[in-house]
Amino acid sequence: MPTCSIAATLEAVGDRWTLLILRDLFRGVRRFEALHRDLGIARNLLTDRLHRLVELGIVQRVPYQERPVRHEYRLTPKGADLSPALVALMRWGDRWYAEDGPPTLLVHDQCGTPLEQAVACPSCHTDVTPHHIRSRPGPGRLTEGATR
Amino acid sequence: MPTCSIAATLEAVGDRWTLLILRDLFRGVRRFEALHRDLGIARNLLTDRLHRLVELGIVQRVPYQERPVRHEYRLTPKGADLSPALVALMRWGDRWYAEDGPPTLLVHDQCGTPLEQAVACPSCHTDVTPHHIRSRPGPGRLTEGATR
DNA sequence: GCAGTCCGTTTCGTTTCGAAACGGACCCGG
DNA sequence: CCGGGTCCGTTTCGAAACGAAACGGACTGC
Repeated sequence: MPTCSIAATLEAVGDRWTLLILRDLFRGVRRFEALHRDLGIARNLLTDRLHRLVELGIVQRVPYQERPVRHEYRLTPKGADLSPALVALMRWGDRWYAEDGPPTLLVHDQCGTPLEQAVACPSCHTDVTPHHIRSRPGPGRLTEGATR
Repeated sequence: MPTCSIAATLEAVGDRWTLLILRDLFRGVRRFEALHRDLGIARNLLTDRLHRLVELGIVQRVPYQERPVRHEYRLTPKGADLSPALVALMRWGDRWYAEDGPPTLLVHDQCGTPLEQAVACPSCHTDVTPHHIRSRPGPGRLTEGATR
């Protein structure tokens, strides 16, 4: 258990494929064969990553048919909670690599408006730019080591 | 250039070390030796990752002394713009791996209040849960392929 | 019986990684 | 001037991870 939550997160989902698998799960691609086709990931790696995600409680393996029993992979609440992180990664890609505009827009299901993501100060009622973010040791800090 | 901004982002910074290096740069750890010590990364990999980040325009190599010329590594605006992504990754780690509370708090520099991060709908003036996020093809979509 | 689908596992050559040694440019104290 | 000490890399080499492809097993449908 690293002393830094970023490190903890990356230890769980921080390899070349895992976040892409999770992206697909968010998109509704849930089956082994579909993930394999869509991502181009080697089958043995896909097996491995899915098992790992299940062990970590990020993904759930649920049967979608009997005879033969076949399973699909679904996000648990813990997995669904990665949504903001994927949104943030996507927005950065949008800003720096999408010359023709974002390939995908995230919109509010009730009104269709494109969504925004921001860091905000609940007491000042304002958005906070990276420049105005400071970090402080929190309650979970043992001793040494800084973080972010 | 992948058709998905998440894939584009991960192609740039999505390996085991790069995001940790960037985290350290945010924290003000800027020198080769310091990064090496703090991260425990192999020296050859650190060299490689830093060069790569410079090539990508995420990091800048600036001299901090002559005789001998020594450089430190600083975030460019493109690099600093990864802040929301690191914040999101950190918050997930906080929520799921920090039993004793977050090891690090992000606070507003002006008032010291711990910050929040949310996805919001600008027209409804509300926060939006992952459940209410839909994705749509955006202007940068060529043909095929979905995303998130 | 034979093809087709779906989900894995095994195999094996290639790439990447990690630890440690090496080297070069300097400063400093003796 | 010589032997550390610092800082930043590069080289080397065995271990680990990856990727492509073949294989196998449990079905369905013709």
